[in-house]
Amino acid sequence: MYILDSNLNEEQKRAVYSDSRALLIVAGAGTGKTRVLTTRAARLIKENPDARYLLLTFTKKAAMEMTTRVRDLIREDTKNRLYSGTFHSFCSNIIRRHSERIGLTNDFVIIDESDSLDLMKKVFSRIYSKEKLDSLIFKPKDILSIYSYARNNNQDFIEIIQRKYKYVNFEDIKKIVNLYELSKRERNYLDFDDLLMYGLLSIKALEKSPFDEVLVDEFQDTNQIQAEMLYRFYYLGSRISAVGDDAQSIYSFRGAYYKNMFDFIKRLDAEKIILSSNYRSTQPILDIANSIIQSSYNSIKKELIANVKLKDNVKPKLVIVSDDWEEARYVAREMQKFNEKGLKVAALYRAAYIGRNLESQLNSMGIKYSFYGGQKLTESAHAKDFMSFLRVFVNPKDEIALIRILRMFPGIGEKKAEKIKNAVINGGNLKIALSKEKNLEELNLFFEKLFETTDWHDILELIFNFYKDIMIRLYPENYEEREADLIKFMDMSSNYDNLVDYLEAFTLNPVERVEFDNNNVILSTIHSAKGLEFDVVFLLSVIESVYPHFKAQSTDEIEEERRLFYVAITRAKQRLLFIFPRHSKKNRGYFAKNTISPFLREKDSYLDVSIVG
DNA sequence: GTTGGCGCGTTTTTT
DNA sequence: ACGCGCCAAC
Repeated sequence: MYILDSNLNEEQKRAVYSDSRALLIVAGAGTGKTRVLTTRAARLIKENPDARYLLLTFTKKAAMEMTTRVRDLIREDTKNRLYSGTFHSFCSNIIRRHSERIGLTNDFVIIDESDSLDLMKKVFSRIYSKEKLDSLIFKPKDILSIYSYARNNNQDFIEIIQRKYKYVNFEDIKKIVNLYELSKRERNYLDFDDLLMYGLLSIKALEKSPFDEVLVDEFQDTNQIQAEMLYRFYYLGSRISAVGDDAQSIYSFRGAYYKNMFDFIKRLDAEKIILSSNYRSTQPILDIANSIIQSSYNSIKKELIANVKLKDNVKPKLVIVSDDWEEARYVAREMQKFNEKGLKVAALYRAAYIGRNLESQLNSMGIKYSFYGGQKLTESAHAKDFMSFLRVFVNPKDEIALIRILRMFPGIGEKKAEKIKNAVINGGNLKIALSKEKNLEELNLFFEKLFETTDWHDILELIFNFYKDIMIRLYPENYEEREADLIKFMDMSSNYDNLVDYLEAFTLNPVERVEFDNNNVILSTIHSAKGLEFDVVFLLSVIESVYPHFKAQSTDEIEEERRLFYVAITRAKQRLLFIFPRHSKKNRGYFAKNTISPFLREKDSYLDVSIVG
């Protein structure tokens, strides 16, 4: 037995050294799941230097962090022994390698969610007349999200549609998805779901697993296609070890299926190890967390027990304030006090707009803070504009990108762009189609120059210079900041060997927007705070209609809200403060009376209540 | 018939 | 910060 980490407790050691072919590590919040997974990977590599391992995560950041930790443990490079990456990037890789076997070419372009939506809107306008479009009860976004859910979970799309919309024309809806599929195929696009589906197909085409073991992080967030990939690897000879916490499953609205944790045990007769020794929070914080998740109707039973012993072992506080502005003032003041003591303090909330009052309060007090979550830099309008030029260079028939470019020019709107695009797609060439438009002469000349250029770094340079002037016209208020972003993108190009890899990275490894002004005062949605921890946590607006959110209606949806509430609570290490504003200001200027979140009802014994203002 | 300006609302969003 | 709907202007 290699002593890679002598500080592991008994349950963690069992998880690190188990040799089961299928292993499920149920890791409650703060129980050291990353440590267990990385130590396990390190131990495997050490014991069998010739073996190869695959570590799958949901974010690039997690993959990189774990690789670093494994490398630090074994004090060697992990190259050729541990492949770690996101499900999507792993899929993209295996598809490019096996593309011809599954009927694809390896030069596909990965489109993100907003591209998918653009494409779906095009499909809608091709199928319905303008009047019909306005009267539809389902929107492109609705169809796309249901379709995506169905594909990711092996369910019949039409059946779900029928359940949700009783009186719609199902033939039309079949036509919509068929045309959506066809459009992708014709333009050589793969959307995020295609990556997973074709990834699974590629795995199915293997005769033997290239990996001795597949390790999986955040297993509760996998969908059924991702789980199927793991089962395939198992049947091809891999061991599988998965870490997850069903109580922290908060992404089912995007297709995550936490019941994979139960299925995994049943299907593979997996060994189950529960980690419940918590190294993050004080017992009073865990007590309320346990009591809230206990009422959950189906979860793997585990009671978190604190290992943290502080002299200052205070109960969570429920602070009652008069309204949401008072909430912002109170929290800003208190955050400042804790921050001055050197503590890391966060305000968490259900939806971005709830943090807005606090943000302006902190600004007016001159307190620096960092903002987690929100839109990625690579998803911003100017980033997508920039990328569109590259995409048209790679594939002149890339219609989403082409239309985006055309619409940057005055006098070119939806219809005209569509017309020009059709001329290009239907056999005609780009140059001829563009030469018919007076406002596009400049663009035509630019493309001519672009297509004569071979070095892709020169191409980036050309695009940058051409788009700069357009940007000044499109975004006169803040084009300087946007230009700085583009320079950042240009600099990133040195990390990639070719244009296709560079383009893929834009979609699969989006760049965060945030600059960290102060790592000790943090504003974040609960979703974006998952996996993080803070000395002090303020949970804003613990009112009914937010916890659970009023749009969550079914039992399953409300259970997910409960888990979200649980995730928020278990971020706190020392202090936890729930803020309840008795009134909230509504848009039209009146104050609405609030009731406290049902999740906090009858929890008085766990709380200290105080009234401020 | 189209384009483009303006005001409004906003659940969360790993890829 | 952005998409959407509405409406005036071309």
